[in-house]
Amino acid sequence: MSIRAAAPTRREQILSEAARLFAARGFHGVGVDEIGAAVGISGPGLYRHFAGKDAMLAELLVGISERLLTGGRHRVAEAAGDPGRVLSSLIDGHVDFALDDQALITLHDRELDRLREADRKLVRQLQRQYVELWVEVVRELHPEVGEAEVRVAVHAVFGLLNSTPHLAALGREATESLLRRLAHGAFGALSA
Amino acid sequence: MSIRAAAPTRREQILSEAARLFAARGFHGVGVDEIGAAVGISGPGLYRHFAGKDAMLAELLVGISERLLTGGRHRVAEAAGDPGRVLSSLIDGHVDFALDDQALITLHDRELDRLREADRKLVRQLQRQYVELWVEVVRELHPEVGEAEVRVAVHAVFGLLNSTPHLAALGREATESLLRRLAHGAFGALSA
DNA sequence: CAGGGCCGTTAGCGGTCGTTAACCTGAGCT
DNA sequence: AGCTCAGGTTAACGACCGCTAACGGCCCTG
Repeated sequence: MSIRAAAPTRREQILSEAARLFAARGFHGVGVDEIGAAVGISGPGLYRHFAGKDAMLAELLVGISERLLTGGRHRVAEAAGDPGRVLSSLIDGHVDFALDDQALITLHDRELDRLREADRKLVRQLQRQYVELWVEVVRELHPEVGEAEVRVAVHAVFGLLNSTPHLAALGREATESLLRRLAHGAFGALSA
Repeated sequence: MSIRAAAPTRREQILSEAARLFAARGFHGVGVDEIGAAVGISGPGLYRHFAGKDAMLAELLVGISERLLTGGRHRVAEAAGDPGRVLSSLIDGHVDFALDDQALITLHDRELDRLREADRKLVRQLQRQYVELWVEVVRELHPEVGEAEVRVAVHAVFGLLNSTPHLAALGREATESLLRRLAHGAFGALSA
């Protein structure tokens, strides 16, 4: 067996290219032929791997939401009992994610409404649980701030961290460090 | 002549409804029939007012960008010489805008690529000038921070302020005040 | 009251898009 | 060697969509 990561399966190739294209031109703006061409097959060939175009988007969005939530839970458990460290870890994780998977971040809040009812509900539920991780730890750090306010602040910081797609070049590490500082600064202003 | 604001023209009605629909379902996801129906006429009737669907989006995006830039310049001139007050004023203005025109804010960074080359260039140029207003004043307040870093921070704070569309209810004034504090907090972390 | 814009209407055209159908091919197993 | 099946191919269908054509009513003006 190889030491290197396994070669991506055809399914994974398709998902990766679809994410890129959806992020660039919007779900409705990309045709199946184009997605097929991006992985070297023709449009209808995709139907050997996915039930339809919708299914690709659904799998992408559910996948992101699950990865975010799982990662978040891991970090919360790891630093449990130290809210400051938990928040830092959540921020670090989200920054990494935003910088590694810009296309997915873009899709995540842009194309949710294109999903079938059932998938949309699932994604929203996962998102809600992820937000809840943040809200809980921020509330521990700022007990005097109301829950609704904290929830808004968390969403706002997501907006800040997810701004990644429109960033000028600055080098990976510098950008990471800057985004972390900005996020901490925003939360710090909660109890000023 | 009436004291009340003039009734919106048909053109303005169309633009307003188109903005709402584009924001909700994406440019490609909305048909002209639907836009027409939203103002009480049928699809092709729109062509008495606009050259095409693209023209509506173009007018919306150029309009937003111009209003942001004009408002920003006004505020810069008004408080010239006091960078702290200028930044606060820019933040206030942007918060008001984001809360008043959520649909436009959404379109502004989501559907830019659907424009014809010429319009897209114009919008980008206006956006760049607006960003520059912010970058200049933030640099005055944090002279030790590099320009690239400041530019990233400004974009990130835009992301924070523009997160408005996914906000839980909290009352207009409370939301305004919170967003302002968060933005100031983020910028404050620039030279920590 | 005649005439001409303004602002609608409906019908329909041309193109695109997601999806299905029918067929093909090469690798692997028996 | 022959069967199976995963994973492609091209052709074509049906729906939809942006837009134009052709037409009509209403209001304002001379």
